[in-house]
Amino acid sequence: MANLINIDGRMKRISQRDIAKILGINVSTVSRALRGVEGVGPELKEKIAQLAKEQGYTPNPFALSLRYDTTRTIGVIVPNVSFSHFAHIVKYLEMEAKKAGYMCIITDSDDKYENEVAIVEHMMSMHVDGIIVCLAQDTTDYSHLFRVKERSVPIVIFDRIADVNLSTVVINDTDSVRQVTHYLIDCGAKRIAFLGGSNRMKQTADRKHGYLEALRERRIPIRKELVKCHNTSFNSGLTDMMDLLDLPEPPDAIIAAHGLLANAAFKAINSRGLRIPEDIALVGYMSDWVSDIMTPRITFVKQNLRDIGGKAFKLLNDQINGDFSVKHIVLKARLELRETTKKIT
Amino acid sequence: MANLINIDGRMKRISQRDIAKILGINVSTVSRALRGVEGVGPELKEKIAQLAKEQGYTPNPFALSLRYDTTRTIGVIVPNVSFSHFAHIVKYLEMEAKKAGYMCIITDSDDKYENEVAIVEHMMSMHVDGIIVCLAQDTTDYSHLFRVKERSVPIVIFDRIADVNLSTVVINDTDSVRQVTHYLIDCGAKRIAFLGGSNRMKQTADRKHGYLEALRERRIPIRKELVKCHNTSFNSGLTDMMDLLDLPEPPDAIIAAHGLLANAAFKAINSRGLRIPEDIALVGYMSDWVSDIMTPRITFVKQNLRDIGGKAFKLLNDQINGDFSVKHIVLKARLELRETTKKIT
DNA sequence: TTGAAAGCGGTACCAG
DNA sequence: CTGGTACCGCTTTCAA
Repeated sequence: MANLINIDGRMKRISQRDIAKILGINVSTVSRALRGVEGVGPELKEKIAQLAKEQGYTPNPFALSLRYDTTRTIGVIVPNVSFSHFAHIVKYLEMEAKKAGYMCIITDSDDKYENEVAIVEHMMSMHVDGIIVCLAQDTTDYSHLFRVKERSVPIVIFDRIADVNLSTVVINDTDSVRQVTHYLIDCGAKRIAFLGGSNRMKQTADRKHGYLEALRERRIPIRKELVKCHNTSFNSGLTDMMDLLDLPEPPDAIIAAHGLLANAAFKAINSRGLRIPEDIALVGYMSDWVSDIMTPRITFVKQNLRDIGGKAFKLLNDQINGDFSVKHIVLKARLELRETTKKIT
Repeated sequence: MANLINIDGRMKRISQRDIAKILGINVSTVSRALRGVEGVGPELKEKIAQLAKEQGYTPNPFALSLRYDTTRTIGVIVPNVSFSHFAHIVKYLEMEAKKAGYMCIITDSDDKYENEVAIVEHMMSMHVDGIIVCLAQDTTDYSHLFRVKERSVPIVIFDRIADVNLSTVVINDTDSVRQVTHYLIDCGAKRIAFLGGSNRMKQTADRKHGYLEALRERRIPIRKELVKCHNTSFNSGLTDMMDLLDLPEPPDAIIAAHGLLANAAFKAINSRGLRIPEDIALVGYMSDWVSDIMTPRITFVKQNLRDIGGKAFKLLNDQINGDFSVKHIVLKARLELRETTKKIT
C-alpha cells in the first residue's frame, strides 16, 4: 500500500517508467494503459492496472503542468478571509472549483493595495489557470489586473469591483439600498442615516447612491450629517454611530451598508439606552447567523453568498474554456425582515 | 513588459532556453547566471540579467517541482473555513507560510470524515510538502493520517486532535474549563451547566473533563442533567439550552465550550426574559469580536488564534527541515472577563 | 568561462 | 498492439 518504492536505494514515488521497467515494457504503453486509451492488449492492460494499484501509483501533476502549462489551480484573493462574508464566498467558490477539478489558492490581501498587486504577480508566476479577486478598499489603480488579462490569463472580479472592462459579479448594490430606504420611509422613518465603508470603494458609492436616490424620489431633503462613510471596521462604525446619536436631531433609522457596521450601530444604540426598533430602526448587510445571534435579530439584506462564489467561478471557467467575452452578473439581494424594523401600517 | 514572447507564431512565456537562443548561448549558462552561481563572465551575466528583466522572465515552478519533487505548497484542512475561529487560524497560518515561501491549499472538510480522507489523498497526490489538519468531528479512524506519515510527508494536527503519535497544537482544553468552573463557583454559582460539542471529539471530552474535575475539587455533586454534549451548531445549542431552562431546577451558570453555543445560550436565556448575569452567568469560547457585538459582552476564554496558526506551521516546517521528532504544543488560553459574569466578593 | 547532455514524469507522434 | 523518442523548463554533472 505504500506509495514509495525503492529505486537505486532511494525511496521515491513510483512512476510510469518504474512500472514499465518492472514489467519489461515501454513507458508509452504504460501511459496508454493507465489513461484507458485504445491500443493496449486487454491482458497487458490488466497487468499494468494491477501493478499500478498495488504500488499505489498516482500521476505526478507537475509533469503535466510542465507539459501543458496548465495547473488546474485558480487563485482567489479576498480582502480578509477571516471575515464571515468572504469566508462563505470562498467556501462556495472552492466547492464549485473542486467539482470542476480545480484547486484553489486562497489568499488574503489584508485589504491593502500593495499586497494585492504582489499576490497577483505571485499567482501569475505560479501559472494559475485564472484569478478571482475582490478588490482591496484602497485599490484605485487597476493596471495589475489588466496585466493579467494581457497575458491572457482569465480574471474575474467580484463584490468590490471597479468600472473596468473585466468580468464581474456583484449584488444589486444601488437598488438594494434604494429598496431598504423606501421600506424605512414606509415604516415612518423621518431621519434615515447611512453608514458605509470607504468612499473610495465603488461598492460604497453605489450603495450610497441608492440611498440618495430613494430620498430624492420621496422628496426627502438630504442631510449631510446623516451620511457617514469612513471605514468598514467595527470600531469605525461605533464612533460614527455615537456621533450620529449626539446630533441635535439624531436619526430614527440606520442603514448599515457593511457587515459589522450594523453590529456596531446596534451596540452604540444599546449603550445609550435607546430601544430598537421603537426609538431607532436598523437594517444591516450581513449573514443570517450574525443576525440570528442578536436580540432582537437584525433586519438585513441577504446576499446569496453561494451564488456569488458559484457565479464567479462560472465566469472564470467560461474564460478558461475560451469564451473571452466580458460579462457582468448582478445578483439580486433580498431584504429579510427581522425584528429591528417595524412596519407601521 | 509583457511576459509573453512570440515563438514559432505562438505566444508563450519566455524560458531560459529562449533567452539562450536569443543570445546564441547555452541554457546552462543562462541557468547559472540567473541563479547567481559562480562561473559566468560578468558582462555575459549582465547581458543575461538584462534580457531576462526586459522580457519579464519568471522561472517555471513546475519544472522545479518536477525536478526536486517539492512544491513549496502545504495543504491545510479545517472542518469549516467559514467559521470565524478557523478562518482566523487559517489566515495567520497562511501568513507564516507565505513568509517562509510556502503557498497554502486551504480546504474545507465540511466536518465530515469521508471528505477529510478524500482531501488528504488528493493533497498527497498533489505532492504538497506537508499537511496541517483540524479533524472533523466524526473522525475516529486515523489511518489516513498514518498513511501520510508513512510516505514521510510532514503532518501536524491542531485544535481538534486525537491521541496519536503525531505532532499537535492545542490550547489547554481541560485546564481552561477547570479554571472557568472554579471562577464561576467563586462567583457564587451553585448549579453550573456544561454545553459542549460531539462526545466523539477529544476536545469536547477534555473540556468536559476539566468541568467535572473542578466540581469534584470543590465537592460539588455532579448533575448529569446539567451536561449537554450533542453538536457544535447554533441550533443544537439553542434546544439544549431551552431544555436546561425547562429543568425543575435550572442552572445559574453556563459554560458554553464551543463557538456559537454561547450565542445560542445567550439567545435562549434572553427569550425567557431572564437577565444575564443576574439570573444566569455565561462563559463562552469565542473570538473577541463575537463577544464584542453582544450586549452585554460575553465573558469568554480567549484563544490566541495567531499563535495556533503560527505554531502549527512551525511544527510542520521543522519536519520539512528534517526534524521528525513528534512534538506536542499546548497553548495557554486566558479567561477574558466581560459582562456576563459577576464576581461576588 | 562556457557547452553538451542527461534526467525529473508524463504525453504524443512515428515506426515497426 | 507495442516500442522508441522528442519534448515541456530547469538543474547538474562532465567535458572542453
